[in-house]
Amino acid sequence: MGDAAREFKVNGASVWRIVPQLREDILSGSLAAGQPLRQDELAAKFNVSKVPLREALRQLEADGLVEFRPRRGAFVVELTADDFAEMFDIRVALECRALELAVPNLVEADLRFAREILDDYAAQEDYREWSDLNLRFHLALYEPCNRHRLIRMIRQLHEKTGLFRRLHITMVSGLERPNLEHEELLNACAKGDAGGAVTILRGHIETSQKEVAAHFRRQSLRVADHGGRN
Amino acid sequence: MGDAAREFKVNGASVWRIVPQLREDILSGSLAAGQPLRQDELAAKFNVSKVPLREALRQLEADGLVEFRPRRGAFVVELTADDFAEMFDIRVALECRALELAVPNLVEADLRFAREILDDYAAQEDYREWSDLNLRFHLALYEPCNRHRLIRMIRQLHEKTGLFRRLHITMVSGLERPNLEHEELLNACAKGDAGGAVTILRGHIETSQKEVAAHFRRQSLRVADHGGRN
DNA sequence: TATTGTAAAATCGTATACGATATAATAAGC
DNA sequence: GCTTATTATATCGTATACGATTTTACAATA
Repeated sequence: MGDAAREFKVNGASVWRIVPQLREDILSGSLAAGQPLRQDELAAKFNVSKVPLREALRQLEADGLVEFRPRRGAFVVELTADDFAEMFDIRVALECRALELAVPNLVEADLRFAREILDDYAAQEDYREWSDLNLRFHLALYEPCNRHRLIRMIRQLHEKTGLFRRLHITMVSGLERPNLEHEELLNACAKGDAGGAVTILRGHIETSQKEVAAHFRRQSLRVADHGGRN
Repeated sequence: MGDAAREFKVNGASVWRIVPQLREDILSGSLAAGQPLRQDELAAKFNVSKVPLREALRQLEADGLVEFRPRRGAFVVELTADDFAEMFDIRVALECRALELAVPNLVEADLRFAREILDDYAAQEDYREWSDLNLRFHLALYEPCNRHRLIRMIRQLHEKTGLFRRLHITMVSGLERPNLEHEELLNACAKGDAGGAVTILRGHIETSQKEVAAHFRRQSLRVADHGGRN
């Protein structure tokens, strides 16, 4: 950039603008697992220098989405089958706790809101929206627990396990099973049956866990069949 | 710095060196809650420029220990009574889950190791070591669950709730109560009684939660008495 | 052809430079 | 004397510069 063109934009806010975009690119799969994150390239894309870009990458590193390798730069993390299984384990712990705390606080409006999301779910044909609707339904039931940090952790874990959203649609033939479980869950909540709701939720998450594990098994088999390449 | 003195050190590793030191300074209270983190000053202290220092601060921001305010710079986070209560809630969920998964995997060596830490505990007179020994005892029982991420989250939460380690010693007259509970916990684990161990652990953490809440109440009363100053 | 060595290019990580903004210090008006 | 405007200073946030390191391209050798 020449001397005359050395224009300074308004100070601040760069990092906060970049982090959510990068996160979305990683979670959606635009930036694939294991891919190197070239700093000059990304900086140019976001129209900033490397300094704020690297700050953004460091935040995503602390989030567990990006990994810095010494003198090699930043990479999108590659998660193993065990990593995913563990994230579902943690989800069981946190989401059951949130639901347990939330059920006594649920009011009519909360239940209506959750019901609306479920109806949107059924009407939605674009499968790329399913993951988002799923998260919104779950959070609608958890948020009355009034624990901001707990909710934030749950959201982060959902997003990360949802890394599979593209794969999930090939895995799950349809929406029947999760939809059914969502209905049961909402019913238990409406009855104020915290124990029952938690049991349903636990099974719901553990089923997802098993599906992801099965996906990994199939994938590794296929890779082995093809001689370990790609 | 003059032209001749423009020495370049070995590339890399600055951020990784700075983050743990800054974290320790915050958790130990050397950097007090709410305090502004002057970038030039800290950069000089760590003998680096602002660029890697800011990257370190961004990581601690994602960790929840530091807060950036637009165009005001970075500050040590100030945690409210509710924040602390919530962190203990999350600890209940995560640590009970970890213990539940760990108990069936516990072998003789694990129990011996935990017992040693407990003995060190009793022998240790320097109260500043108590917090560290406490964490090590708990982790010794959790680690056989073989969940790296879960363990990492628990460690982080322990460190954060331990922000009170300086205050805790003024709060708790001695070590009798926690020590007694630790003994009970270890006994239940030795018997392979996962359910019993989890119950003891839950009570143990919830007692800490109540003590911290009480501390906050007393503190806010004292502040009110003194006219809200300091 | 496969392997090793070497030079060129790409990329990283950090120091410095500098405009933008916030805070403190000072002066002007009431 | 107290409040408001103004200047000075401190501090932030980011662009650029540049040495260090890694990666790639290519030649030399077996």
